[in-house]
Amino acid sequence: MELQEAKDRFIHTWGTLATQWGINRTMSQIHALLLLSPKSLNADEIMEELQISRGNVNMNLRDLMSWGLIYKQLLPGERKEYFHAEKDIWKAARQIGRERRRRELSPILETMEEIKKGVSDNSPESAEFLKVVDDIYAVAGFADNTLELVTKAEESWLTSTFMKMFK
Amino acid sequence: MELQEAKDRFIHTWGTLATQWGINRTMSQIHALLLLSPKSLNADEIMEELQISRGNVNMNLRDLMSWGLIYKQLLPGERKEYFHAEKDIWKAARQIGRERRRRELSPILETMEEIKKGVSDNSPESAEFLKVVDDIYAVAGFADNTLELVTKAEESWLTSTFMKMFK
DNA sequence: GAAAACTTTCAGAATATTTTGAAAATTCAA
DNA sequence: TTGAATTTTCAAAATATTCTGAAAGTTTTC
Repeated sequence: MELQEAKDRFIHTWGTLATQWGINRTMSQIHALLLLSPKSLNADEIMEELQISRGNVNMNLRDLMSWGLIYKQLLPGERKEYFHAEKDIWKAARQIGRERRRRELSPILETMEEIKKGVSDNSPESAEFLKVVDDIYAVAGFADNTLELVTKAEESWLTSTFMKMFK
Repeated sequence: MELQEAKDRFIHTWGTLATQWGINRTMSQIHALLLLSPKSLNADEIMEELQISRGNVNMNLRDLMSWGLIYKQLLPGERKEYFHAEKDIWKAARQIGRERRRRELSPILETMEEIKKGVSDNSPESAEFLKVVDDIYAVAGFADNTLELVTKAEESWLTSTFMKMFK
């Protein structure tokens, strides 16, 4: 297999996998492209490489920055903005964990708390309902704590101490 | 707040949150409805409650069964099929973890392995590319192991031993 | 084995999301 | 300033996903 072919396959596959867990295909492909690119790329280069429109590139670059997965770079003597990915994959993974906590788990925890507050009577039916809400709260909290633990850990710690737990 | 109102809010919110992490809204709402329902429900009751079509109900019930989150039940003397949710939320959460490993992490691991195999030459460019692929493989493997650990654990163990790690 | 009761399928409709591309806004050099 | 270079926005188009409802399929009863 040609190296370029393998890279293209990687970029393509990455985009496909992403859609499966609710992430925009183009965003993943841009991320993959930047992950593999030794040098920073500008919007035109990304447009050309992935054959997508300027607006699409712009929007997804901003999205990727909001996830903390890529950085904007201003090259001396260049007007255009250049972008490069966080190359430390462990760091990137921790960043994704952090964002998913914030975007997915926090809303669950908040909503469950609000719903709990709203149910004031103490009928058996209410108790039963509150049990479900409480349980979901506990599970979400557990997931949140686990992710926090993992995302705050250093890679070195993860690959040594924590990994031993899986033997 | 009326109890029914709280339940409706729960079902509605659950559906909205789900879309945020790539899960069908109706599927989540059916799941929420069954979670809160003390008795098993049949397709007609779900249609009525959530105001959705028969086809939609049927498809999402099957989907929920494939996730192992609900069960089909045949009530004596009844022709219709009834459905009820796994009420042990910890068990349900472990089930989701198991499925996500299978559906999301396994494909990443497989793809990265295949891509690695495909790159045979040992130029510096290939080495650089393989580094990225290897790193992603390692991170996905770590996530897979962590999820395996957590999904195989018993609730009692989770809430006691493992939880202490977060103090 | 025929009819009734129920479930499943699936083509087309409805809805939601993503993408485009051109216009508007911004930035920067002269 | 001006205007060329660049980025951002956003309405409309393209695409993808979800939902409907009626027809086809299946199961059960008589």
